Parts: sequence; structure tokens; C-alpha cells
Amino acid sequence: MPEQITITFPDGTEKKFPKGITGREIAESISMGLAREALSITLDDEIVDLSRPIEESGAITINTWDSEDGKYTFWHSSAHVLAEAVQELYPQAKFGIGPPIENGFYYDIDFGDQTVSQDDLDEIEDKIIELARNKNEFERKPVSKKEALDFYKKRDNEYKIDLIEDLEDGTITFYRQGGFTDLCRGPHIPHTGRIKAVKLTSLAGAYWRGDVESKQLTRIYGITFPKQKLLSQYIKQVEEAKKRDHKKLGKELELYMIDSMIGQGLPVWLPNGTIIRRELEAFLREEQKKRGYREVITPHIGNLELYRTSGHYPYYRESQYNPIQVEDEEYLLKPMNCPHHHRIYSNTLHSYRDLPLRLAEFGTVYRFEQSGELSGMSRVRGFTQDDAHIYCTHDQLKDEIKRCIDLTELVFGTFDMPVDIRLSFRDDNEEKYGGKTEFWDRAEQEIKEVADQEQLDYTIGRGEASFYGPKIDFIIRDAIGRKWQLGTIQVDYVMPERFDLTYVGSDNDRHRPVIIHRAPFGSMERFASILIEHFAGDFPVWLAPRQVQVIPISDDFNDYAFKCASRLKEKDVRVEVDTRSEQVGGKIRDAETSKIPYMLIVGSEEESSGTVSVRRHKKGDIGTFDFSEFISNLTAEINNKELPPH
RNA sequence: GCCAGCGUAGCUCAGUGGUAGAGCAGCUGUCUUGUAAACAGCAGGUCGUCGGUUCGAAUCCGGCCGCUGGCUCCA
Repeated sequence: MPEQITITFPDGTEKKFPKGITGREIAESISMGLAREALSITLDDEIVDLSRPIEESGAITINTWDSEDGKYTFWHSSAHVLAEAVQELYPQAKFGIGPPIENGFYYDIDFGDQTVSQDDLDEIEDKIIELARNKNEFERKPVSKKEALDFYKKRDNEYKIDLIEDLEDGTITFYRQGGFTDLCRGPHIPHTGRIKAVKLTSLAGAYWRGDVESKQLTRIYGITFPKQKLLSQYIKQVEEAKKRDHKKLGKELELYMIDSMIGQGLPVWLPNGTIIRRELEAFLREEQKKRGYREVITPHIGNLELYRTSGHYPYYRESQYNPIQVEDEEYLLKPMNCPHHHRIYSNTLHSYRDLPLRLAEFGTVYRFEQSGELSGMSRVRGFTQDDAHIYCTHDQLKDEIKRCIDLTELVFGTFDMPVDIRLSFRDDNEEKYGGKTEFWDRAEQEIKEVADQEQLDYTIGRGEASFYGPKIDFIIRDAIGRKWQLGTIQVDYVMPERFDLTYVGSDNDRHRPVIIHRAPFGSMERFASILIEHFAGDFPVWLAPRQVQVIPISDDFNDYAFKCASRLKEKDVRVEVDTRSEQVGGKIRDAETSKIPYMLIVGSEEESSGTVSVRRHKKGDIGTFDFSEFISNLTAEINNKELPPH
């Protein structure tokens, strides 16, 4: 009798199988349907081929398209088929890396002198489907380091050689499907026939190993599916997402503009956008007032000496506008507010009794971002931070961090925005960071302790810290799934040293305060871009640039309409009357497309009874209300910052 | 900055070498309206920009500017 191993399934059940059984056989033992769907297995956290013999007991998950691991396998294999297609169409092509990603996969390819353009992708797609139909199996083959190197030396592929040189002999495997062999750890789907639909989504330059000094390869992005229908769904979904794009809605709703004569990456807030921004600021200002912040205003330029002292210059020199020469001095367009605030701190002598001192400012800063990096309101060269610096004693630090987390969570909670939280710590690259190691270790420890106490659901990002300290970052996705850092809370032991900040303790000695840098919105521009996409332009009433549109059904009711409007204006409601000589349907349509939350339709019935007929944006007619009742409902909705219905 | 794509009226877009178009918005007039588009007329463009090819360029080629997606970067 062959040796038995014990396999544990995700539901906790255990079963005995002969040693050396494969994932496929286990799947078949459950059902043939599952075996048909199976793409790979996850064995004790390692994803492996269905055909791999299992030699030891362990936990197994059979991966299908419905799981992350299954998709990962599927797209990983798809990258190989893409490469095979490219190899057939462009025999000179040399391959770099081709991993699966969140939505699909890519392959970095050196096409030599030939340029590949968008139009060529159709042909590659056709070839991929043709190769998929061959149902070629993915064959795993362990090779020695020498064999691997010889294979690629023969093919003159410096990229794979570069990769192999970092690998250990004995751990190297090749995978072959059809006529294409690739250096690969695996795993792969059983055969190419599982791929039924493909879309090559974009083409981009990508530096080899992410190094600007290295050669730029051509990156082809794609996505594949096991069913044609899933591709159509995906394409539809992408189109829907594009409708939420803040660049599109920002233009349609006249929220902001970017004008090349004003300057690249310098967004201008239009009247409608300005209303939203001022509401956001008022919201935060009020919360900060409750929490003991004191507001300050600092100038837009500062003496270069200020930034030399902070260390930002020349550390970030590449991404700052050039200094302005004034008489014998040089000034920098303010790239951040912190140094100004530190000087405000230094302006007076502080007792431990004064701390924490919380200085807040909606401070506009200018950074010279690379032109290729600019994007709508998300990535700009001039933006306003909802900045604050908290100067506290070390004893107060953890409590202050906690208070910052609470405030940030209140902000995102108010908009019901899903956030990812990242503790951004430093990595081993010492040159990137300032200050003493023991301070760093302490600050990271403290941040982690508070994050755990607050039961934050976080990930840790090594190498994501700023140069002066670790931070907690609040990260949000835009309409097309890109991640953007918005809120941030940063602990800083470095600037107090650099600016020689002190307070007098109860022992009558001078001590260093600790600084927390924090910005719940992060940047007003970036936050607005996410806000627009999050609500698809259908803002909560408290933020809507125009909250109410009064629609008289004919000129005869203009007087009543204006009477209603002026009573709303008394309550600070943003309201207009549509007196155009349009039909009611037309006025309603225009109000709907302008995404005005409330429409009040008034005619003889309403005028005679002192009521309004209320139509809610996207919901339609919600009935007739006594006008006073409508006002109190509306003001309550505004004051409670209620979210729109969906 | 690099790679790819794009740039025609205020907006959305059609127009692949032979007299610049449509819808919406705008203006003028008519209509006075009951829950997502009243009707008619008018006006609006050095086709991003500069250069080249051509008898002739929105259209083909090149430089530049800007935008979009990606790479790199992000205090």
C-alpha cells in the first residue's frame, strides 16, 4: 500500500490520499465539474500546477476563475501566450518580465529597432486566440543555472540572463507551451485552451527593472477571460467607470479648468468647484476648532534658507520650481508648509503646559512634477494641503496620533469612502532617510502601537516613509482603480532637531517636542477628484454647487417661485429659479443633467396651497410638501451632511 | 523626462488629398407649458502650432505645444 498523506480542505475537512497525487486528481475526486474549472491549486500558501505531485500533507485550495489565486494563474499563463504570439509575429523580440497584475497582465518586450503601435495589437490578439485554440499544455521543466544561461545566451537575451544571475542553482524552472519556452517559477493553467477572450488594453514604455538609466522596453498590457461574456462585461464596466472620470465631470459640471496659458498642472477652481471646496474647508475647519487647532496663514514663497534648514532643499530639488533671485537672496515657491509652521513655533518660548500646540493651515504649495505625470486634478503642480502640525511632548504623542486617526476616519466616514490604510515605514536604503535610527525605530513602534490599539486594518509599506519619518497613509482608488494617497499622519523626530525646537519642561530644562504632520484630505485638488468620482458628480446636498432648482410651470408662477427661492436663500440654501421659456420637461431635464439634488415644480396648485412639488435628482417625483416642511427637511439633510440616495 | 495614443465650433463628435459638417449649447423670434429634450431662423472654425511634400493638405511627412494612459518619481 502506498504511503498516505492528509489533505485539509478550506472547509476544514481532512481526507487521506496516496502520496504523489496531483491537484487535478484531487479535484476529479470531488467532481468532474470542478476538475474542468480548476486552474491551479494553492498548497499551504504556495500556488502550484494542477499536475504537480503532492508529496506531503497540507492544506489545499483548488483555484478556479472565481478566486484571486485562480485569476492570478490564468493571467500569468496568458502573459506567456502573449509572448508566444509576439514571438511568432516578431521573431527578433526579446522578452523581459511578464507578470499577472490586478486586472490582467503585461509583458515587457524589447522589439529592437522596430516600434510597435496600438494598431499592431489587433493582430497580436488574433494570434493569441489562434494559439489558445491549440490547447497547448504548459510543461514545467527544472533546469540547472548553466542550462538556463546557455539557453538565453544562445538567444542573446540579456534580460533573462540578468534575471537568472540573481537566481540560485536548483530553483530554476522553464515552462513551455507550444513553441514558446520561458523562464518561469509558475504555476500555470493546464492548457492554453482555457483562454477564450483577450483584450490587449494598452502599450507603454517601461524601463528594465524600473531603472531610468536602463533601456526602455515596450510593455503590452492585456486582460483575458475564460468566457467571451466576461470580456464584454469587463469592457462595459470600464466604460461605466470612465463616465465617473473627474476630468469629464469636472468639465461638464464646470467645477475646475486647466488652461495651458495659465500653466500646465495648475488647476483653476471655477465657481461651482469653489463652492465644494469651501464647504469641505468649512467642514474641516469646524472639526479642527473643536479639537483645539489654531489656524495660521503663511506666504507662498520662502527664503531658500528655510528649506535648507528643513533639508527639503536639495533633497527634493528635482521636483521644486527653481529658486527666485531677489536682491542677494534666493526664494523658493513654497513646496510644503511645515518649515513655516516650525518657525511659528520658534517665534515664542513654549512651556510643556502649552503643548500640544496644533497649527493648521490650508496652505497652497507648488511642486515641479514631471510633465508626463500630470493628470487632471489628481496630480498637479500647484495644490492646497489641509495641513497641520502638532507639536507635543513625547508623552502626548500616542494620544495625539490617535486623535489624528479619529479625525481622518471621521472625514472619510462622512463621505462613506472606502480607504486602504498603510503604515509607511522605512527600508534598508539609509540614504533615503534623515535622523537617528533609534528615533525611527521608536516612531515606527509608536505608530504601530496606536494603529493596533485603534484596530486599524492596515498593511505595512516598507520604503514608503518620508525622509523625516514614518507615516500612516490613507489610500483611495479612483474610478479606474488607480490608488491615490489622500490623508496622511506622519511622526517626525527630525525637524525638531533641525529647527532646534524646544519647550521648557516641568523640570525647568529644555526638551525636544515631537511633531505630527497630518492632512486628512491630503490635497484639496486630489480629494476633490476622488470625491467627484466617488459620487459620480451626484454630490450630497451640503456639497452640491446648486442645491435647489425652482421650476415654475409658466411665467404666471414666477412670483411664487421667487418667493420660495428667497425663503430658501434666507436659510443659506443655494437656489435658482428657472424662468426660461421652456417646457417643464425641458427644465427638469436640464436640472437632472446638471445633477441638482432638488427640483421644486410650482404651478397653480402649489401657489394656492403654499406647497411645492418635489423632485429628487435621479429618484423622480417624491410628492407634494408643505413648503415649510420641505425647508426643514432640506436644512436637516444639509446640516447632517446626509449622503445621497442610491 | 521616456513610450504609445489623441488634438476639427463653447461641448460631444463625423469628415483618409479636391468648396469645413452634425447634434447639443449660444443669439433672435414664436410658443406659456405639470415631472428627462417645443418650433423656426441666425451666428459660430487660420481643423493645436510651425514647417515640408503636392497643382491642391483637416487629411501625407517632420519639429514644437497641449491632453490621455503607462514607466520613473511623489515631502
